[in-house]
Amino acid sequence: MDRRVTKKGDDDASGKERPTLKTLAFMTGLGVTTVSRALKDAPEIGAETRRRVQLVAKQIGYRPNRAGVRLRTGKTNVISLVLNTEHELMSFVSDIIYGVTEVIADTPYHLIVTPYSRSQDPLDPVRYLVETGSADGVIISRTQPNDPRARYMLEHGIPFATHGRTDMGLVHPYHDFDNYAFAGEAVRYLAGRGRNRLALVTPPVGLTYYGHTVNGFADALSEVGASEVPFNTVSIDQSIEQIRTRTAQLMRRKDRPDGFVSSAAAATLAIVAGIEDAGLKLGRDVDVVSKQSSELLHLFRRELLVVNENFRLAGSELARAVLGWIGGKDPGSLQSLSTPSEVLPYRG
Amino acid sequence: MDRRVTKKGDDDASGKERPTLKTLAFMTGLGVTTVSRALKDAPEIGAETRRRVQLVAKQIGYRPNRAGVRLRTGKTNVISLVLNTEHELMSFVSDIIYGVTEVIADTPYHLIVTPYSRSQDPLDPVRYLVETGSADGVIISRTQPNDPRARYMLEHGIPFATHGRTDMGLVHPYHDFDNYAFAGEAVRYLAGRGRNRLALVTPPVGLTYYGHTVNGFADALSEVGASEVPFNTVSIDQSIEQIRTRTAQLMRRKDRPDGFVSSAAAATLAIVAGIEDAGLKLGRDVDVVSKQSSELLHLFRRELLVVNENFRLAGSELARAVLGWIGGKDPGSLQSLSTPSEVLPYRG
DNA sequence: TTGGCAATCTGTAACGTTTCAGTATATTGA
DNA sequence: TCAATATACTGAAACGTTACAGATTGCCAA
Repeated sequence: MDRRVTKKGDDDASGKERPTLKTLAFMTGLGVTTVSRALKDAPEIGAETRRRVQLVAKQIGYRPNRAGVRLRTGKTNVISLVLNTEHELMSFVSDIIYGVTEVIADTPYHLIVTPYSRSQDPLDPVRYLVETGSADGVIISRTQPNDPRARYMLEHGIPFATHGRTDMGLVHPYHDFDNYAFAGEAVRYLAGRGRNRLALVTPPVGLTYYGHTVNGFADALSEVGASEVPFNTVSIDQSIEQIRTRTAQLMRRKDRPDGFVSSAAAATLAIVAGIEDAGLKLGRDVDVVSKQSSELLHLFRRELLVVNENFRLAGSELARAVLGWIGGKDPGSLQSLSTPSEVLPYRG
Repeated sequence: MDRRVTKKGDDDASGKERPTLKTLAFMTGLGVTTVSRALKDAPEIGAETRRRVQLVAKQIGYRPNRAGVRLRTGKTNVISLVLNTEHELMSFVSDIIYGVTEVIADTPYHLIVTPYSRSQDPLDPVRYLVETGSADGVIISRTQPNDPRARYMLEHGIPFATHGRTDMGLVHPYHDFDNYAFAGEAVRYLAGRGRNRLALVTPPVGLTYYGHTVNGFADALSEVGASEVPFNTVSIDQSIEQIRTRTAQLMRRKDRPDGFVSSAAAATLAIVAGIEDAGLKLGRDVDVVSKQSSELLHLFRRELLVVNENFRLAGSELARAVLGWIGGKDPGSLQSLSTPSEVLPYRG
């Protein structure tokens, strides 16, 4: 009875509790509304009041309560990165995360990682995010020409960016590496070294950049007059062991290739192992051009020819794109394509 | 005037809006409070009512609003993984994230990644998380014997787990790989192959497992009667180039080692490159035992001797530990140590 | 003097949830 | 039979924020 309980109205500047708008209002002698507006530079607040409020806010280290903002406005200040837990490249995960965090570092945004596994429909995590309103923006990878996730997000009006392009006649932000150019450069480089029977280690079938890579490869082949040694049983998201044994089989055949173009560093390790399993020597019997995202391949074999793909940059670009869309920019203006470096031989 | 604005009370089952407790209350004819309690199996709700509410909730796909819960209770349902954007191993980032997400997949928890860079105090991100109440639990890596972050979080009562142990006489959950055992096994294995002048490529100086590794190395050296070739200028978070050139320098000396123990796969690549730069041959002139977290080293050089460290497991254990602490378990009971595999030579 | 208007500021309600303090009804003990 | 008590439910308040609809003041034109 008559127990003193914490009641509305007793606002102490005593210290230990996190400051809220109410705290600021009490300290400045203003109303909560005024403080709120002063902090976001609303026009109807007097210049001096604005400065005063912002000063006090900085002094006591006021930080808006995310839950309050989110509940009231629906804005989560969260970007979600949707990742496949089985098929993403290790370096991709690490670099893209750092790229994203670099960009959102001086914004109120947090990055959440939303995983999905082989057994799930890739649409699941996206649907979850949209249905629960868990993010203001989404980044997806492993993009397909006809991508249900992109379609779904467009329909539901949530900003997103894709790593890789789609081909549905729909406009959305993306960042992509120019794999058409990569494959072409690789073929031309190999042709320049006299290689003319080339095999392609493709990206995962079904992803958009599979098509880009295959086309770049084919177009350059006919341009330089080289021929393709079919190697369709292999793609980069197979296991190291599979790639290795199939490469070894291929290299034991009479009509073996004298050059490889590989879309990923991990696969390249397996390719080289397979080549050597067959008793052949890299650089003498066969040349390999490979994409890589870190500087490791030249430590592995100096004879390798590499093209660098910068996933950290991809992460930054994707983050910038999503934030841009959230901020109201035209999605069509938030698309970027990264041009491959030249093919780089080892230099001590 | 008299404009009809959306008002309290008009609750439509019309469809497009996300269902809330109010929606459920309306549909079941119960009060919001009752619905809330029924959903969390509170004791004072009748068995049938409970079932009815839960059924309807499932039917219409009710999901509690995170912002509502968070605002009211302070519970964020967020775990934060704090990562250094420059020094973490690539494979570490990727695997630990997947390990964590695996465990939190069937919980309401989200994973946020909180980065910090070389230039920042490692305490900064942790302080941020605590001050803004952005997470219910935190996972940190690069743990030090006297770790200010762990101390800070203990003082502020936020549950956390560390990858690696501390040595401050304070109890908290951790997961660690037994690097003392690893270094010891490595030395014994090398000794078994007749190697007796060994160099250690250490973890970053200052981290707890630096000490564990160094001690395991030293103790096993004296146990087997081998000697150490000092290689203190190198640790695994140096650049590939630095490690490589310093290794080459070392290997050109008369008193060069005939065995290496390396704490990380990336460093091992550089070590091998350095060895070969000096004109020596792996397996003949020198043996290298290395930790690795993916199966790549044997593709790189068959002569390498490897010990596997499972970062995905680490992620899972750390997540389990944090959730356990959040759930009220005794932090002292949430510590785990992972025992290294034996040293594995290549087997075709 | 008055009405109008711009410039500043303010109280209230609402976002969705949980907790507190009840209320209503049925059940029990004596 | 009556009070005590258990059972099952409920409304109101509060978490921190922003949007809405005022309120107050001062100034200027008529």
